[in-house]
Amino acid sequence: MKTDFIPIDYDYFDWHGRNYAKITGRNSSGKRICVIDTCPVYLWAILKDKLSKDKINKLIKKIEKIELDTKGRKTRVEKVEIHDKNFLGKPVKALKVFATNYKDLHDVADKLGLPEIEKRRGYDLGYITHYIIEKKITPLHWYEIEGEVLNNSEEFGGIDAVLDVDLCIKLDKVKEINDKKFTPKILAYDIETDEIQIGKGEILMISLVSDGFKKVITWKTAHKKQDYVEYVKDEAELLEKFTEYVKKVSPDFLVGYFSDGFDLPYLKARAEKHNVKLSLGLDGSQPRFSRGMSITGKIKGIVHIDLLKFIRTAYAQYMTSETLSLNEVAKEFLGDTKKDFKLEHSSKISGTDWEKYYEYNLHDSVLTLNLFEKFWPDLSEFVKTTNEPVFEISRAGLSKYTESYILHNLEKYNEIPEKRPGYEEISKRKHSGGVEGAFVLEPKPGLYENIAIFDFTSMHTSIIISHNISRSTLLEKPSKNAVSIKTDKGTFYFKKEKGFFPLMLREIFELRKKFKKQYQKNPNPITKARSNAFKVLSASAHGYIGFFGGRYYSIEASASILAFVRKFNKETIKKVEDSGHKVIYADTDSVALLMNNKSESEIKKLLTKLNSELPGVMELELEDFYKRGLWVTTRAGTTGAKKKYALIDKKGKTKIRGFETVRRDWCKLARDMQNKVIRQILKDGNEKQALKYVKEIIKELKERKISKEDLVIRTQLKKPLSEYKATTPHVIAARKMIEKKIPIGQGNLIEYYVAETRDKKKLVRDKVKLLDEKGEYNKKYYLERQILPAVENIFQVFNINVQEIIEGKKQMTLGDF
DNA sequence: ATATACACGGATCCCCTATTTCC
DNA sequence: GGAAATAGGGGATCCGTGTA
Repeated sequence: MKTDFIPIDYDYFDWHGRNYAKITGRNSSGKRICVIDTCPVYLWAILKDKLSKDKINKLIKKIEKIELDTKGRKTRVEKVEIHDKNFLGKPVKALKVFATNYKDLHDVADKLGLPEIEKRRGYDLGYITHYIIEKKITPLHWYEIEGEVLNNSEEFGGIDAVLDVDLCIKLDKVKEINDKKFTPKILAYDIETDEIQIGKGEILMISLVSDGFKKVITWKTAHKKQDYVEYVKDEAELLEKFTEYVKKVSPDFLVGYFSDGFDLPYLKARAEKHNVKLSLGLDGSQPRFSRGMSITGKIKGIVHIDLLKFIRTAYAQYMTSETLSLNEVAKEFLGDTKKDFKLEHSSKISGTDWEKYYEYNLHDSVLTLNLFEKFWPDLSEFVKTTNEPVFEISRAGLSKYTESYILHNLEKYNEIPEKRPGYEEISKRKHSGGVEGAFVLEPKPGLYENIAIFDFTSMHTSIIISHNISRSTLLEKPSKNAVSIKTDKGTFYFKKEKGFFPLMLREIFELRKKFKKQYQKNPNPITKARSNAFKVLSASAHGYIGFFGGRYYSIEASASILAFVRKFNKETIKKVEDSGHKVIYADTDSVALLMNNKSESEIKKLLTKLNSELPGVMELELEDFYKRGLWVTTRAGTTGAKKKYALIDKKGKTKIRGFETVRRDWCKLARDMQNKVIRQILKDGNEKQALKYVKEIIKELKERKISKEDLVIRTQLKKPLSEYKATTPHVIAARKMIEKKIPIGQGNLIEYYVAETRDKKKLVRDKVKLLDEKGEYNKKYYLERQILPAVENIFQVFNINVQEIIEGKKQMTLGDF
């Protein structure tokens, strides 16, 4: 049997003591295929230097005899080969020790603690990663496969009989073919319950949405019949019906929003309660959950995606949404929002409200489906770039992206993989203290005209490439023929000879440039996603090196990269000043300078000159020209504030950084007001008009004309309530919510306002009230702690003291004495 | 455990001293 | 008059949220 095939989900099983990969995917006619295949498993034993041939041969003989009987499974070393390999860039002689079962490699490694062996590596990748590296059957690429179709076969314990697929093939031959379009089958789902706590309440309804399919299953009733609503008799039947529909639609991806943490575990808990089997897996198995901090729900053969997790790692940093709630994310990416519906306990819902509830439930799945379709190119490109399965990538962090790319590309450099750090190593790394970071130039507050901003393209990455910095190129001793750099952790030296990590990064860097060009030439979601995947990968390299959990962590490399970052930023500042331009601000990789009376082309010439003096792939580019820019003092008023400025370009577009207006923990009134003030000042430099506006707002505030909505302060609960050492206003608000039985916890955004209180209470937290609590807003607080701080230092630039201007304020301070 | 450091600014915490209150 | 309570000043610390 021969067919084309695209691998989507990877799993593995044991049969007669050996590991087999079980890959689920499709062919181009949409048939669902399961491929069964195997690969040799082995680990590397790196030999000590200068071992005689005789000694090596004796060692091989000894290792070949290793047999284990652990965990009721017999494993033995099957074969030992000797290879010339590299480990951390150093040529080594290494033994490739083949064994029967991947899971026993750890125990085999334990047996190899011999005096002739320096290190043991390559046994901690996980079978699936190992298999993909070994067989190069990578996710979401097309293959032409050939093999025996298993049909009621006894082989592998009759696996084909239990699997709900069109074809089950034992792989014989495989060939990569040109990529073609693949449209996955997606099923989005969402549940509604009475209680938020997992399994505590009943599941009232479940919505399911796929291409040309929409359904709300419920056991509650309504008067009017909606064609997509299907009634069942009780919750148990609802669960059965859900399973039935998932089977019927037979999706590649079952997608939810926060479904790892809510929907799927809830379904499982309720199914257990009713003794209903939630047989969602293609082999009839139930969803399984990982243990640990963040639970993940896995379904065999179907990739369960929690879209929230993917958005959080891959997109959150570029988003304008202040929370990652389905509503806000959908609004930002789809221009669509959740249906208006006030969630209430089901006992309080009656008649037509149920219909609205169904519609609301259905629409959540619609949004989830649309979002998945929107993000599918991105997810898909991350998968293709890292070669790890969709399930893993959809839940991975940035370090996993980088590390996967490294592991799947080591072979080109003949490298043996480094091991994952153990618990002790991690705590050692965590306690080694931080490294000195980037340099930020203190700005001189003021309103400036005609500004140019230069910045380094992918600064950290280009430094790593250009100076060959990595764990494997770090030299133990000073050397004349080396790159040297003085850091806060000492002076470090790096080999001139290119190391695999910088080389690999260079490849990523070049591909990023190439894909960016491709995208610009042919903009579409796929070229955009590819360009973005490489952008993220390229940008995360330095973070990965400094991440304590990374295999290729190096504090020396990290400190060196940052020392170079400081050096190049400071040098650029000096060179720009030497050319006669005043530098107003600089942060890490950027320099803002006054153009004086120079034309844009003259500034560009300066840039070209600066570029000619940069090493390697390092590049300084023009970020943009700006008409005006505003820098202010810190609240203390003594120094210029860093990481806080506002710019306006020639087209009148503003760029505001760090100001309260971009911070979600300030009330809307203060944010909006500051935004308007900044815009007005930048647009025509008219601070008088802006001041007039501020006075109006203050008047409204004093007359209590401001809506409470505009005064809400939102703060996230970053950890469990019990872990707070300080009792902050948002902790108080959170406690109040819990008292009111509103289920909140870590990660929730807490909303409150500051109210007037009868007795004179000093602390803000004593004035905190929830939105639905009766009370009037505290005029003094909003005036002095929100409005004034937001604009005070802006007007200070024009020598206007807002505080004095505000009516009554001056008298009050005088009256205090 | 789930990329890094730098930075701002509000609010509380905590120690100290001065003042007020209590007996 | 002296001890205890209270107020408030100011630096340290906690905390959340930005920029790069």
